[in-house]
Amino acid sequence: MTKTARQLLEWYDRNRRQLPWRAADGADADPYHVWLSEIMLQQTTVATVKGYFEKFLARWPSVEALAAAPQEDVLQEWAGLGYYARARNLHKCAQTVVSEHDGEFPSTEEGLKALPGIGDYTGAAIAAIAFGEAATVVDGNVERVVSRLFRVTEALPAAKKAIKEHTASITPSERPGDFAQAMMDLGAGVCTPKSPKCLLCPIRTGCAAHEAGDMERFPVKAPKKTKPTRRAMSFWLEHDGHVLLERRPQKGLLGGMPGFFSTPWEERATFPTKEEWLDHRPTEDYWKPLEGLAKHTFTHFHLETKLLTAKADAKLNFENGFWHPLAQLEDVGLPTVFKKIAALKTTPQK
DNA sequence: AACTCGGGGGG
DNA sequence: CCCCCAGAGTT
Repeated sequence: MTKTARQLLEWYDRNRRQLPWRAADGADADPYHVWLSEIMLQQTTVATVKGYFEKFLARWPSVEALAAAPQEDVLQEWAGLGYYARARNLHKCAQTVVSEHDGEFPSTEEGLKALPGIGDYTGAAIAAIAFGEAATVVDGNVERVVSRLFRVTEALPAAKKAIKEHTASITPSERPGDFAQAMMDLGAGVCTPKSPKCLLCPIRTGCAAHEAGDMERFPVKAPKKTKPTRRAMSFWLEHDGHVLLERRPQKGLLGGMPGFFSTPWEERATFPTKEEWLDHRPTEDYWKPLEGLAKHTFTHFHLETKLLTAKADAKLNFENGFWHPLAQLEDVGLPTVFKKIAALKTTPQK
């Protein structure tokens, strides 16, 4: 074991955080818990995940229970957490583990990575944390810690290969799961993107960037593109205490989630004119524009939408559409963008 | 290698 | 406003 790994593990033993998915000191980690938490933690902060993890575990205590659930129920519980492909793959993965692996998760990085939703990071993390394999675990925290430790001047994402090799060079064969979690805890609390707390760092003596005094330069990243703005009109159709919702297609943005019918979300400088939105309205009822504007930002674009409302004569059936009781709108599991759009109707605008 | 895919919190 | 976050899958 390298000196760096030993110092880090000693620090971890003194500063270990208790997290809902983390086994009690000395106990074995439950692969189902580790897997569920790691999927939720992809691009998502610990604070955000905690509540969702508890809810999922209470509703589906085992991988068998999760596999047996309807996809709609899983998406409903996932609503608000984002990156909904994770929820679809989570469900698929559970079903695969039950049907093809007798309900037991594969115990190797290679076997895990063959499952839906488990990639380089998650496969290595589960193998190390739940099964003690000395896999090389690299997430955003580790990229930052290692790029500083070795002062990697190459920019991401090209630097990923070098960073992984450096990480492998300090990953111990003993306690690899604790080592991985220690690296991530260090990145989250000490080796932070801005104003890193180097005085508290257990491995600062071996840190090349700390030696040079330019820690915040790392990791070097490629410049990012500016986000365009898309604009659309959304449709709120009401009948007899119900509102019309759309079940979105499985592929693409917000796949499988409920939402409102709308004009296409297109990059444009102005909102669709009446002439334009007439072609996209779900019914020929009398549609009236509402005050207010809903704004939401996705990973690669901004969205602005206004709302049109109408009362339907009858509860018609819609392709990919369903009527949902207004009183239970909170329970359907709307993605955040549609909650904002609904608020234009349900809460008075100025 | 570049792009798609959410949402929230911190500076 | 910008940044980042226990990234994966597709093209």
